Amino acid sequence: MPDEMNSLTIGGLAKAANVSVETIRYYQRRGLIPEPQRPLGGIRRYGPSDIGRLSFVKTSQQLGFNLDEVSDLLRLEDGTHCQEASTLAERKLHDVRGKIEKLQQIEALLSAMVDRCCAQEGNISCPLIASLHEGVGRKFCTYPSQSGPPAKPQ
Amino acid sequence: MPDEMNSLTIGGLAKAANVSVETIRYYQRRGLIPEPQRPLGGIRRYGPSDIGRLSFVKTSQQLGFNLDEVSDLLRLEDGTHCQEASTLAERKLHDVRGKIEKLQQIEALLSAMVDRCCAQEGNISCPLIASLHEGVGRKFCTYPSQSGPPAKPQ
DNA sequence: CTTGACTCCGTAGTTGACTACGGCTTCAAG
DNA sequence: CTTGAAGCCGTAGTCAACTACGGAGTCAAG
Repeated sequence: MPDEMNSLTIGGLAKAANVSVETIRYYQRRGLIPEPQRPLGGIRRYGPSDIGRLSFVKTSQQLGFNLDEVSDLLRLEDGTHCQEASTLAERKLHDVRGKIEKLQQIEALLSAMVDRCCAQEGNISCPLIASLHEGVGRKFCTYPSQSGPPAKPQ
Repeated sequence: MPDEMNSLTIGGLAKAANVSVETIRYYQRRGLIPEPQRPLGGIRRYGPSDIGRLSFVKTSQQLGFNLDEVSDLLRLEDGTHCQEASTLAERKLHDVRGKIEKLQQIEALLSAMVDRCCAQEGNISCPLIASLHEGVGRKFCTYPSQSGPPAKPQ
């Protein structure tokens, strides 16, 4: 059953799933996708299920899961761990909402700054720069409690 | 003028600005903040203007500028380049809005998935996992055109 | 005058997700 | 039968923004 139509080489799979060959090999090393047996020291063949697995990984990534979390998800893949999967997803949902909130505050501040800046073009002192000096950050998000890295909004 | 009350050691500055000593030294190496002369092979002293500069950097970072961009901003710091500063900020604003949009789509999908999942607890097949298999990604954001890294929603 | 915290400095390591390289083997086309 | 693209494999490099380390020097308190 899992070997039906396994006709793709790694290059073909890469094209089909729109990732690079190196990425596939990297995922194999990390155990995210299986390495099919290679016949007589020959070349491995891949099928639709591998495309599916790759797209699972990529979709999960787009939803903000990192590769470790995708691993977790894949271990729950048989569908019998609904509760765990949903817990993971809920945690992610919470993270995502936090990020949105932070970005919206940033957006408000940036756009206010841009507006003020444009309003006074040609002025000697730039209000945008001034805002940056005022430490806008404190208004919506104090600096990280210790000396850890800042909350990276990237 | 710039030397008034320069009483802080690097450790004190670090505490005052809520960053680590190593971070300050790193910023100095990158030219983001100045290195005061050290008297007779002694210990450097820092003042309020250094705290200000650090907070400028941190605030800018929180608004989504990376350290190279913060450098640019700092070069415009005299306030006479309002136009350039505002262009930079507008570009950032655009980025931020893009990120918000993407995250909101992710949020909608995740929350729909969680809802469906909870609704059928105990079911044999988990709809959340099923969604991941369907390649949800395509609905809101096709895979990156080439084989580059995915759009990281972090 | 000793002790111990702190500074200085350069270099190296970390994290996450790849990307690149180089040497070798395999395979399909001509 | 040759040729050249593609696959295999392990290792090393990339990027950003730090973080850690180690050895030497400095300074204030006791």
